[in-house]
Amino acid sequence: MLDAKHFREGLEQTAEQLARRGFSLDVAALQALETRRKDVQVRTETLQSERNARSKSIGQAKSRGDDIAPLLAEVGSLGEQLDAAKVELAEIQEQLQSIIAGVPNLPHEDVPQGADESENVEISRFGTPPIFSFAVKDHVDIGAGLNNGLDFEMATKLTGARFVVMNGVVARLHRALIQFMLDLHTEEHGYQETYVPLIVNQDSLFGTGQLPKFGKDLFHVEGETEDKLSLSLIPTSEVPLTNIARDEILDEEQLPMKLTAHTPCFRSEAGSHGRDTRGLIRQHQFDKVELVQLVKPEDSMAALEALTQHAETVLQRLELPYRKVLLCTGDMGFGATKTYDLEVWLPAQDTYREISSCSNMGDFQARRMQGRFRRKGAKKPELLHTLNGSGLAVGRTLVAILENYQEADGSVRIPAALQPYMNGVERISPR
RNA sequence: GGUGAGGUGGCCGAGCGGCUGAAGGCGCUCCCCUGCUAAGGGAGUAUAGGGUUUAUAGCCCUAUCGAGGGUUCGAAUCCCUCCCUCACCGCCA
Repeated sequence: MLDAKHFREGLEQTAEQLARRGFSLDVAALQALETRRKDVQVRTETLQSERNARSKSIGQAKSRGDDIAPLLAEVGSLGEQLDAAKVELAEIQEQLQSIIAGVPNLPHEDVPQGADESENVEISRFGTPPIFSFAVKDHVDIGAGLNNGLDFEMATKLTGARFVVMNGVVARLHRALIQFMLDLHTEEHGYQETYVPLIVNQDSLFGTGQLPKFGKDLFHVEGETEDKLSLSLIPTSEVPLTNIARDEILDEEQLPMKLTAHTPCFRSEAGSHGRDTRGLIRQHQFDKVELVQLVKPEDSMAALEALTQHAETVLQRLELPYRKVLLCTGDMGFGATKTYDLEVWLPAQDTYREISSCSNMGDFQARRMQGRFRRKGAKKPELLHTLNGSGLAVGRTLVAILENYQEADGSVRIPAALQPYMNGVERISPR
């Protein structure tokens, strides 16, 4: 959520900046609403003030033993006027709020202008795509060949499309990846390991920006209290991790707060685009190791570089070829002010595919969730800056390993960094 | 799931329907006094929104005593619903 100032003063500039990312702000409607808001709010508060004063004098008269009947008569229609004004104000503010809550973050000045992913800017590459002397298989076939290591049919029976059952050594490899990532981030990058709920409430989802606009991407849980406190499965652990700061005022010394968690993630819309219908790339349920940082505003841009590097380190240690891309304005997420994507090489697709997305959200989420901190000696708390990134998406990492390390006989080599997590095994093979 | 108690400012803790944004204490900040790291005295110490303004300074107004409704001229105080916490019992990984 943007600072309300952006909608009061400098509305035109705000609209221009938003236009950079393809969002058109209805300036005229906002201006009209804002004018009414000011008018009605002043009127409401004046009436309120008036009534407070009258009520007070009634109280005083009563305690003196005076007759309060004339004073009561004087109050007359004040109450009704006030009620009407309050209703009107509430309506206006609701309208304003619903517009403002749906406005995305302003892109950082570093972010290149562009309409869609074709205009993202490649920053760097690591490693070189392997050359194979045989016809490469995709991860679905490789996984199936590893003693039915990936079983999509079974998952379809159990649940439906876009889920998977992993068996044996492939399930083990999946688990090893998680352990490896968590150890790296906690032991070398200074993150605190965190275990969080996989079901969150609507306040949390509003805080990180999934609501009100993207509710259809979520799986909602039917709770015992169906109306007020509905709950949803997390689409990413960014939601619970970042909302740890919601309605808190942290001490300056607690910052930066760096958290990591492994969780499954659940996404409802993941299947409806007709893309990546085969394999693990786009599932309703997938595991992810998430990195979240809560920092002081002046530190957030440097923190984005560091956090992205932390995610890159995973790929480097696994010796997977990847490239780093700076997203253009048109391809960024709702709350992001600047985002790097890491794309890993997938031989079977002969292309780089997203495996991590690292974003600086600025104060956008912090304002929504009132996540703040207080500087030493300062009186006023300030909004935090929040960042998050995948470190990494586990399913896609598994895909990358199966495909990049495949051998002609259907076996798969295990990268050295991962071997300690695989009981020293150097390769996995069909039995 | 059952029974009982309770949710007030950074913390503890008062609060007859009006003079309580909220006593008192602790903590914290500043000042004074004091010959020894102690004690004492004084002042200050919530957040959000709005108006005015060159101003994140002042000043004025409004809101907030778990949340939301209601009664009333007026609610921290009365009524209803919900959420949460604690204790004991039951159940359970």
